[in-house]
Amino acid sequence: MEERTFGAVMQELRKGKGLSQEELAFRSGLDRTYISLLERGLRVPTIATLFKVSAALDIRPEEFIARMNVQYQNENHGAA
Amino acid sequence: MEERTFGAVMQELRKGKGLSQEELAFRSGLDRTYISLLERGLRVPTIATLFKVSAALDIRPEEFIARMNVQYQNENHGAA
DNA sequence: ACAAAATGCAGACTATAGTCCGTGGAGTAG
DNA sequence: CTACTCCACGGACTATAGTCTGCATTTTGT
Repeated sequence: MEERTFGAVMQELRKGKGLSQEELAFRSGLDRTYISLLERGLRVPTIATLFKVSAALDIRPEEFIARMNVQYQNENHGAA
Repeated sequence: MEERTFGAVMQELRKGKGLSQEELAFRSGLDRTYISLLERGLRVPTIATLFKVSAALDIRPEEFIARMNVQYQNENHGAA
């Protein structure tokens, strides 16, 4: 199974726009080293950060989320 | 302008399914009091929590996000 | 009125998101 | 070789997400 994390999606979008991590950091108002942490999957952002990064990359947050497929999903949500 | 926060969307979906905060907490693997905090807008969840809550409410995370409209968005994302 | 369920809320706590400063290494260009 | 850009990475730190216990209040149902 593919593991498309937040960081992977972000990196792809960032490179697609020809931005450096530092430029993305500036645009999103986040720290340069934190962008690096996100891309390497070492941090899980809040949705506030999702919105900031999405805005900086000119993509709708829901579209950003739609591009990921991860298994944060819980074990226990079987029957209604 | 309407302010549709994460918590507002969550509460609407939760009530729509006839769940108590405690039941939602159990399904999502989160704390009951934290669910309460989220609904009152006193906490901003990580995307990991978004995925958990979404799973517990049988909705796709991107659909969940699409239902909100908030102004976390940054000041500086003008021109390309 | 009464009981029970559901929620608000406070305090104290642990885990982790996010910042800041600096360094070293890889790649590119003069 | 030198200079510059970009990024990985560490350490130390601050802010806040998320837990746990317990109690008061509200709500729901009989």
